[in-house]
Amino acid sequence: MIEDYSPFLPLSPAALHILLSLAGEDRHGYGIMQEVARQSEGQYKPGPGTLYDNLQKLMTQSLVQESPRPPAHDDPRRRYFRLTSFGRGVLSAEITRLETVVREAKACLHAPRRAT
Amino acid sequence: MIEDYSPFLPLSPAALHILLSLAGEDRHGYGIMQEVARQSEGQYKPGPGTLYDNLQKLMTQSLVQESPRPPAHDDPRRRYFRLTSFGRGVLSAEITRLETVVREAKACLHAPRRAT
DNA sequence: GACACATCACTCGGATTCCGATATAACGGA
DNA sequence: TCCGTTATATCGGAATCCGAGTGATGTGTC
Repeated sequence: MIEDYSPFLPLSPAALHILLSLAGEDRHGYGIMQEVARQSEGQYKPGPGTLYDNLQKLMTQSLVQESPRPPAHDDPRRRYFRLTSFGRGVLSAEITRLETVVREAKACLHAPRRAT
Repeated sequence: MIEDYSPFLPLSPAALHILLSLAGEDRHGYGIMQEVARQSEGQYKPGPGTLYDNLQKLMTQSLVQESPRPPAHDDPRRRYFRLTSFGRGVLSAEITRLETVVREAKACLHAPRRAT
């Protein structure tokens, strides 16, 4: 059965990177910031404002939920977040959409050339 | 020589689609809206507010400039916009960045699986 | 011990961006 | 004549972005 993810698309760059950072494993806020920086090779570093605004929105949309218990270790300060399966679907749909955009762009950027 | 496009990245979905719609040929405002809808297969339709806010910003950043004269035909109402070569560079950099994101995402979405 | 720096959480408020409703007007066809 | 499409553009409220700042603990280093 096919869900309709279109009301959630397109994802803002911030939301996309946050969801993506949670796709591999559950993370806490600070860990998300580090993972986003790592995945983008330091090109994109959202500040705490962007992070928590987005986490809050993503949680009310049920794309992300707070993980009940931390994994192995236990720094008591940490709060862990998890991508829901619905969130995974939205992320997947956005990636498919972006693939189309990239394909389209490569066609436009390579093929035609008029005046500069 | 290599320009540094990073201060302009990441592009918002609106800015990305507008630049992409201009990559193939010069277009007027209404035409941009149609082309964005076409390229996204109707998934994304920015309203006029988003369009003109973005065009204004893109012009002050010199990613886009107003085209002096329309192409062949001549509905006198139309204002044409053109992607600058700098804008083309930014778009190209963003597409490269998105390819990395897509690749990363496919790895994360396929490979690991823990709890659902 | 003192000091700096990384980790970790989160708020706040100003700036920016989004975006539909709305206004205006010319054109074409039924 | 009337309506839908083409076409440009503004307005203002809502949403979003985002760094500065606050506070606390841990981890070095001199």
